Amino acid sequence: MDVRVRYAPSPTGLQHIGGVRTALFNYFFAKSQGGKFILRVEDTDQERYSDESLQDLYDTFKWLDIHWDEGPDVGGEFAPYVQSERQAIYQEYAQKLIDDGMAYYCYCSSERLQQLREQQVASKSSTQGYDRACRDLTAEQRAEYEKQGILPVIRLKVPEKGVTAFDDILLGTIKRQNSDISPDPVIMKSDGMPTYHLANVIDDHFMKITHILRAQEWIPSGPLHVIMYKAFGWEPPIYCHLPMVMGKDGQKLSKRHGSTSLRDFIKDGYLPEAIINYVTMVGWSYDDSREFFTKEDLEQLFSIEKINKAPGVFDYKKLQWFNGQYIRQKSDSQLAELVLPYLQDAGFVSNPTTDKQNQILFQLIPIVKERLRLLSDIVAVSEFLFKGPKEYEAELLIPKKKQASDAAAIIASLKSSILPIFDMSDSDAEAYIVEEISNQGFKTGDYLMVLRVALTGSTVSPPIVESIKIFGKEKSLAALDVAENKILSLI
RNA sequence: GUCUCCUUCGUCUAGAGGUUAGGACUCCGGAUUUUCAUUCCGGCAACAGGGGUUCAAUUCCCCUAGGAGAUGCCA
Repeated sequence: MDVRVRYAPSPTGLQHIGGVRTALFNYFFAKSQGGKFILRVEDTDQERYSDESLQDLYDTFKWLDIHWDEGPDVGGEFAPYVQSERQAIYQEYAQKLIDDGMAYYCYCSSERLQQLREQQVASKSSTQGYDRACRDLTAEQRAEYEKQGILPVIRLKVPEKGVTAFDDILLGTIKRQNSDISPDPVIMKSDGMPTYHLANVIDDHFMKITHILRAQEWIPSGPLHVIMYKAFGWEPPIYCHLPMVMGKDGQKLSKRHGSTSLRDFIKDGYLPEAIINYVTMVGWSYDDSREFFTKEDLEQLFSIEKINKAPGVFDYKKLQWFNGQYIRQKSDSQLAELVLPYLQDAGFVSNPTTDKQNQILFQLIPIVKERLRLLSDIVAVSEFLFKGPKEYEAELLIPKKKQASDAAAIIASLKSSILPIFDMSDSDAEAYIVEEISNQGFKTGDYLMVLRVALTGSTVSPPIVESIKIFGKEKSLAALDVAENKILSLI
């Protein structure tokens, strides 16, 4: 069988990480089977549609470097791939359902429906949903409503008796009493647009989709779709309902758990490699040990059988760990390029950069590379180089178990002994300073910590000898003067 | 309320009748290191509960409990 799968997002918001994962599972499944991956834009909700969302969809997958074989932008045999451009088909098939007695017009107002729902909830009614008031309207009644100018919706006539079942590769057979299926859902809205249920069945059929991989939240509408396939006399595709992605508290992953839109992850400084790798590991595994996979690996190795059934909690910590791993795999020049926008946003360097700034960047990358988990971490670790030491208390200069006078002595020594290192290589500079320290009888740790605090205003920094050279002679001496004044005020 | 799905360390997971229940993240130690980070070693930590089936259940079946999802003119 030639596998054909689709990702069918609705452009009503920014691409959610959960949606991205669904897309990835579809994509990897298609690739691993030598099949086709199709993008279909489900823009049937006129109210919530936005151009920005549509653009975000394209931006997201471009950033991930994931491409579809057929879609609105690349075309394909079954175009158009945008549902709003396929209205005629939906109209035709909705009409067919009506002609066959499988669907009917409904004139109920949304006010009445809402009231009905509220009552059902309040009374804890055992049946919840539409009361099928219009299911058996006579021609006269319909004519009366039409005369009032009410625009009807079309509802599917769900059988009241019997059972509907479908097979899921992962979950096995899923059975449901017809009486438990959502009573007569709307398949065509009063604005002439289809709802998801109708549109996806028709499109999946005509686009020859073979497998549907979608989130488990869709399970309840499975039987509904099967009823429609039967009504049309079509063969349903193979279903595979994917486990959902949850937040730490076990609820559906949402904004309050952290970033959820891919756009936010990008802004936070995640790499596409890390996102792709981590996100597919939530709900899928290869074996008992391997967990690093490139996109290309996954295109080969992905398999539906290894998908987990249980929902997975999205662990931001582990994602960060993956990200750090991938950052360390970058070459210095790649990383410089990746990190540059964050430096520019922080106002540390100009856009475009000057030669001098490039020079600093070039020296900076190797000493911060293994200190980054997110690209955006670059701002915190390099701030002192661009902005100077941050405000600090004089006490911070005093080494552990030492006096202010000890710190003063170190600073005095520092002011002269650092002078020669600006013309040396990093390793020479380090050797020189270490020897200076022992010659003068100081403790290396104490000595360098005083230097660190004076230069950065913090006890944490990248290697300080390398840092001081990037910082420059002028600024270093100025910082030492400031430190000296601070410490003298304590004596 | 009803229906459906799910249930191995805190988290992601391996396991598919017989294992000291394995790995990873997190956390805690230790080593390396001028701090932090990296790296390397080590440690804590799990089969939801109860019944069956079986010589033998984490693994198969049933029940209970817990969790989630659906119940829209949203997808």
